[in-house]
Amino acid sequence: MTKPKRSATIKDVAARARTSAATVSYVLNNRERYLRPELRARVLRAAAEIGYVKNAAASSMKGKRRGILAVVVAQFGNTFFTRMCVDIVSIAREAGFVVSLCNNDEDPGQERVIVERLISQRIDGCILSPALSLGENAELLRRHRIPCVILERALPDTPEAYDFVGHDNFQTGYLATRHLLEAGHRRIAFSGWNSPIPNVGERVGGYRAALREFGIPESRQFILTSELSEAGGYRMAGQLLQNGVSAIVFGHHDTAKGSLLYFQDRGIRWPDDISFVVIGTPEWTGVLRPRVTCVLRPEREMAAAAAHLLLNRVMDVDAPPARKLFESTLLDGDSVRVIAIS
Amino acid sequence: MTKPKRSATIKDVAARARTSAATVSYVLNNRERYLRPELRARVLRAAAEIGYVKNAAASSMKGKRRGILAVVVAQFGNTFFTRMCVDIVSIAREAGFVVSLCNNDEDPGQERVIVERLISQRIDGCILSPALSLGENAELLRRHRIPCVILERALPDTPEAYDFVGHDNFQTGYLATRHLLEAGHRRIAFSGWNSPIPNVGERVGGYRAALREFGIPESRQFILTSELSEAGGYRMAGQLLQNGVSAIVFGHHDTAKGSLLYFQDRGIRWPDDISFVVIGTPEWTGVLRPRVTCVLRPEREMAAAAAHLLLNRVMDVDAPPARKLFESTLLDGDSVRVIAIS
DNA sequence: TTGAAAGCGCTAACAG
DNA sequence: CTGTTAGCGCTTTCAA
Repeated sequence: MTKPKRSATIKDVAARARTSAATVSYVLNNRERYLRPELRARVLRAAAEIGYVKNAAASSMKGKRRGILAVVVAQFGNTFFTRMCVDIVSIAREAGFVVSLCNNDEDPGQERVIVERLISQRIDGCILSPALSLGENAELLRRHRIPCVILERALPDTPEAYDFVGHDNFQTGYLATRHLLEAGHRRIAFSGWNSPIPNVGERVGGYRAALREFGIPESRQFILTSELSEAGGYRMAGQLLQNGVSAIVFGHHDTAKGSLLYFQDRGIRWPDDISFVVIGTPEWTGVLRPRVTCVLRPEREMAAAAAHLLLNRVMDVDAPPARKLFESTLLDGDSVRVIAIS
Repeated sequence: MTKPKRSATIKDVAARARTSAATVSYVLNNRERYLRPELRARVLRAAAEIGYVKNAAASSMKGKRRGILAVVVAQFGNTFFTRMCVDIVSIAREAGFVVSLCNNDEDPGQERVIVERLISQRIDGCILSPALSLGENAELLRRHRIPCVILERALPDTPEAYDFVGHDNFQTGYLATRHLLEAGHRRIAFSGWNSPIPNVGERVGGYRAALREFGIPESRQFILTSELSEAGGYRMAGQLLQNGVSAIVFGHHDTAKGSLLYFQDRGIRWPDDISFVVIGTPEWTGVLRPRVTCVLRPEREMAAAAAHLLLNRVMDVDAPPARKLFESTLLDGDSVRVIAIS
């Protein structure tokens, strides 16, 4: 086979099959039109022989879909997002789309650049976890009539205008805390990310509600946050132990990691010396013994919901904006000591 | 601002600036052509006012670049690949490209579908880790003149035709084994993935070479492989201990994870009861104490090399196919006991 | 100093 | 039954 200087076009196929471009288009797209079977076969053969592959860009200029979706996440390396991306990509593939994955790195400026580039590509739809939960880039997509599903980070303004898929952060915090309370703990801390996004605050809200339910007064000393880093977790662990807590809700797995390192370095054993529940299920929770008790956020469901919601929008299914909130579940482990209750 | 039914085009801008589409194109692309500053400003203003964003698809039809690259990896969830993807995406972004990330899931059939879709999108270039190291999909890309860099998985046939970026698996296996030998170990096992790709075999080759160098006869009982799973690692750990090894080279982190669970479940402590080196640096190695000794594969360098190689090709830099092999480095930990040597 | 027009590859209305 | 043609949005040559 000789190498062509440029990719084969519909005209090349037409020439080879001794017919017209229109006919080739009809055949290749299986559109309703009666054609002599012989002609149809000839076209198919010609296309195969020269290795014709349709140019999706040209096709899109006639109002067809581009066949490209995008997912913009805030922390690409975070397993929570990575796993959702894997699922979304796979669902999109089934539906015939390729997915452009982008990382805004929690930076609205970068996100702006990314979104403009996506608009320039005239992608068919976008799943977006807005950096800092800001809405202007989503607005940009909407102005260009690109369907957009907000994932995980709710927008503060005009939330009702967008499809939204997330998990119930309040319930997540509540679930973790309640588990510790039911095990008999009373001096329970919350430690997490001092994030500008509302998610963390909602988890703390759940934590507070659980305490209240059990009639435990909350203490300012028991709620600690830091930047999102192992070092921050390490620091907070020391502080909390000093403050005399018996159990901790780790609001974010990145800081939790640092805290567990602190425990191990100081010979503090779980669940004997300290009890805890980790919100999130990063890979490392699976390699520790005793087993870590975690709260599993509904990653698979969220990914599936976001993908299907977007695909429906892209396929012109008309529906009012949906808001899907999923609940977290507790993955029992051995990092919580059950205290005998008198 | 009223919502337009369709995205603004160059003509809309022209109309608003009371000039022609050609002029708008010249202005917006900063092409060499003298224009009255006043006109230029008018065009810019008009474009901004109606929120014009160039349609890259249309632009590409005039022979311009599409602005899309693709990365096809074999195991999207594997941190080794995930981290490289993050870096590649970020380098590509700097250069003005969006990146379509795809997951072939070790399945050449899926890969075929993906590659055809990418060709259909007329992407500008592709970084490919071929499933099972098969070459036909790379060949497909080449037939469509899409620049292609092979990453991590070397192709058995026609390897010299492609740019290739990888790490030296032989050296990686050698490095790990030598570290154990130098610590005084003599009963050293290799345990890993029973993979169809050559990478694993090369690591075993390095293992063997190191043993030979130290005059240690190799034992068949000391080389174990299994499917890529925690359960496989768990099984192999038991078997190796039974075979009386004092140290293990873990050829793949996924099976290593299972083995470490086995150790913990049985109260086998490292480095006292067993020594090991893990090839790879998944997240979980950072949370274990005593610290795990790992071999760091040159992920960042590989990602950067692959990205830049591809960008050069895309930018029409003409060069003979390059083959870049990077070396791994040892990250010292505390999972290797130093045996006093008489 | 600027505009008109051709044409990239494809689809679909329309005309045989 | 099948082919001709217009036109999607853009770039660039050519003409004015």
